[in-house]
Amino acid sequence: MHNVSQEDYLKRILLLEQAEPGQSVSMGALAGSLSVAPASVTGMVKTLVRRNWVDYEPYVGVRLTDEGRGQAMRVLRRHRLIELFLVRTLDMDWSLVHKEAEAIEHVVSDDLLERIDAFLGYPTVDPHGDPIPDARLRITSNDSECLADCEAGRRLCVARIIDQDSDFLQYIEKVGLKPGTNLKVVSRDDGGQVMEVRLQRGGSTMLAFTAASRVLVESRD
Amino acid sequence: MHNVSQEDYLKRILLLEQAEPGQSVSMGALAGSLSVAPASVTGMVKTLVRRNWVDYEPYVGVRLTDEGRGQAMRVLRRHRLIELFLVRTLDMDWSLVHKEAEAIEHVVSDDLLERIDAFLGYPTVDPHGDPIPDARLRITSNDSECLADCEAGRRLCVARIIDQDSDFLQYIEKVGLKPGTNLKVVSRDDGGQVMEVRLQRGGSTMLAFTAASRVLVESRD
DNA sequence: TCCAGGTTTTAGGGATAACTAAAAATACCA
DNA sequence: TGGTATTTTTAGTTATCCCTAAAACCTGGA
Repeated sequence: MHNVSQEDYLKRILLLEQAEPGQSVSMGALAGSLSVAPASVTGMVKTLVRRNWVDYEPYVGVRLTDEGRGQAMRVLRRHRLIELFLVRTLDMDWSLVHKEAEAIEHVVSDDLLERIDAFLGYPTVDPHGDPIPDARLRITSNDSECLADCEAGRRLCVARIIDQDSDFLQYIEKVGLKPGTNLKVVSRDDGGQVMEVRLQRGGSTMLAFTAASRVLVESRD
Repeated sequence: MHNVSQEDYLKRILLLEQAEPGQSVSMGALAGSLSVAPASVTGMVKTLVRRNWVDYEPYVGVRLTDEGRGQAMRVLRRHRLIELFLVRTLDMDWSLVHKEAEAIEHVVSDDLLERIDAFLGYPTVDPHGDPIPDARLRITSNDSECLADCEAGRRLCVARIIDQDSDFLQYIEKVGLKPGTNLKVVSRDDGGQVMEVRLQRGGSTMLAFTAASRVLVESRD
């Protein structure tokens, strides 16, 4: 990405806030996440402050204002509807639509987005399992938990993959952990991120699964 | 439009060249067509010259180089495929997709465009009847003529509407002159632009039709 | 032929977003 | 508490693409 728009900054701040609730977002995190120099972030944040979209405390970080959060949610909505639209119409791999949506999300008109929303039947989650804000920017709450926190023996259903990284998504695809997949935790390594699960679908496959903290699941009984 | 990209300039030069074959495109025509000040055009044209995309003679005008024409055709291809894609998938009115495509055409990846092309079955004309360059930028030639030039009594098939103007397209839609519509010339006013045609579809409707020069047709017997 | 009017170019700025390098502030550790 | 290391900000440029105003250039009529 070479030129990052104000919308990109807002969306990224929202995602980073969600990843670390209650914390303000540091300039460094933003810069790294957007592949931009820290100095560029300082400059852009000043613009966002002028627009009343973020509160900013020098040397500490930024937080979205209500207005800024609204803007960010709008971008997120566009992003996720476009992803789903591409998956549905062109049968594209859900690990590949992210970059396309990232570009298109900034140029679709409200009218077009409305039509896409209607075409898709007003969905509440996108292909990654991430929630899609509705036209009034409300999110259908889901009470999922982190796969890393689930005890051995539990039966679960994959609800959501918290990651936009293409490599990770392709890995997820390969091992068959799409949203909707049923699975059972066979054992887990409490040390942290390595976990062994058995998939229920198509016979019992064993697999070691790293980065379980990036997968959200729902109880299945 | 507030910021016009180099791609927009190239595409517009191509369209203006096609409208007036053999002529070079004047700065004024470009400026008017892109809703930009003449001084802005002079500046941008210098950039395009540096990139070897146009030949430019001061106080005369610009012409696309072969390389520039290739670039412009690529943009045109993207534009028309996207228009058709929106019409097909979202059942959008073909008089309304132009503006959307205008924005999206600059951000779709080659991969996505390939998929859209395949999804549409490698079409050769867009919803307006305009030819779509194929992946190698070739156009399927069609030997259509201008409705304004056709004598009374001829049976014709609408091949193409040469116009991006939303009002005109909606008028065309209203009187039922989509590409593919069969019609017969009942009489014509040689004075110029007013012409009376009868549509074959659904009984014989009479209508006075202005701006016949903006409609291309093919012989029907 | 010459001048008036239209067209095009030059000159000088403005907005957005990025960068590097250096200075300032903060955090951490001994 | 002092000093180093990290983070953040400031300052100064760059690159795109826009504008207005004024100068330069062409063209056509008297």
